[in-house]
Amino acid sequence: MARAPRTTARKAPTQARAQETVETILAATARVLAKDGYDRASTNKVAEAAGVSIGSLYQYFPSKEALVSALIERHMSRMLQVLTDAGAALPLGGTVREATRQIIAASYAAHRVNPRLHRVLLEQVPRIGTMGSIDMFEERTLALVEAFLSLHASELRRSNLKLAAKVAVLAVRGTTLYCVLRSPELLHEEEFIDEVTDMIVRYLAP
Amino acid sequence: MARAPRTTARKAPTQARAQETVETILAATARVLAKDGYDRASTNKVAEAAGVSIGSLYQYFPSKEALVSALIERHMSRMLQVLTDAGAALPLGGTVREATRQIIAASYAAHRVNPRLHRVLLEQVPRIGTMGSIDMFEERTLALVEAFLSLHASELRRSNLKLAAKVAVLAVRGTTLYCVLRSPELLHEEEFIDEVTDMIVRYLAP
DNA sequence: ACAGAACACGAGCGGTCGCTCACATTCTGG
DNA sequence: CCAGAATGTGAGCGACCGCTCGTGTTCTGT
Repeated sequence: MARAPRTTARKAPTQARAQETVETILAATARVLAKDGYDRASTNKVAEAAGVSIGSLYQYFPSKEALVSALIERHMSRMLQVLTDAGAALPLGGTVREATRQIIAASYAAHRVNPRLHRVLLEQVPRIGTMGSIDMFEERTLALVEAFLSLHASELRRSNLKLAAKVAVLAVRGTTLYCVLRSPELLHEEEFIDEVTDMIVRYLAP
Repeated sequence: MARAPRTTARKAPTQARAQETVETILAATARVLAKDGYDRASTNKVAEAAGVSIGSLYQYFPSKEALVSALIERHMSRMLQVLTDAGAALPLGGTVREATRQIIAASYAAHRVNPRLHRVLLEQVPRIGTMGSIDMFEERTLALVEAFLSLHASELRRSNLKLAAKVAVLAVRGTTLYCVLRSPELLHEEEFIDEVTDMIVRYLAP
């Protein structure tokens, strides 16, 4: 009867030296993952790429899964931070079009944090236990949009706001997903973001 | 110097008995893939699940990758068939809304072929060489939509039809992707398809 | 200065993996 | 009916995997 592997950190590093080791290991994890994919990315390879012994790696990450989870966690929390900041900076006075554009731009900005890593995580990493942080991002986005819609309900024509929020979020997500997977430079194209904004605004307009 | 592994079939089965073996192996591949994911899905497990010896498996599929590739190929060609049939059945006389709705419904129908398998392929299988069949599906969809848009150009307001086609396809894809990954039953909801259609029609309307 | 904690090391264990090959069985054409 | 092609078998090889553990090194508090 095999127990489920640990996913939490084994030991918290206290000295600066150890912090650096952990950073180095995580960075190497991202590199090896990008190069080899999840299953060919052995912990030994990661340790070697980090210039660290395999024993040191297991001192801080109790399993391969925990290692990758930590990387995902860190990346998603950074993306979420970008989204949250942009959400908090939403002016209450603007037009619906301006606000919509800002929310969409925020999502694009979040995906600009590290598109190459994000792509690798999407393409190469099978769904592990702690993919919860990815769901979290989606949930926050949806919540943000729902709040926005009910705030401007009078200026919109939707009866079913929940459904509209879901469809709008999924549509935008379709475009960001494409950018991340196939065309990262598109994440910077204002014209593209304008086009997507236009679609959503028309969808929500009375 | 290791050669790249073969991805094509090793031998074409001629007897009915062998055809059945191949079918059994592919079906078992889908099952094991769904249960264990790509890297934990060993060829030995697949052979055992198929009730076939490991040697027989390697008689028809020269590598693990070729095995999974064949499964993907088959699945995508079925999905593509559904899309193509629906595309061919498009009446030329209808309204833009009706035609749009039919194209979107066709995409949903294609994703209804085997959502569970499709999900597993999306979630578990790292991007292998022969993911080309998936790109093929996307390209065909885009081509279909572009043809549709230029045919009805006079009834639409878009200046940049290529860009509009791309954005529309990506938006719809965002919704189908969500259905496949999180909520397969939504693929059957006419109301949901109506909502998505509404978004696209508004986006394309003058 | 020095004891003990924190950190880093890497050979190697037990196991699984993808895959081969020598052989047995079944089918097909003449 | 039978020769040989097609099909099916499974023990086992070499490689690599995730991970442990006994040991050496560096840091910290006193």
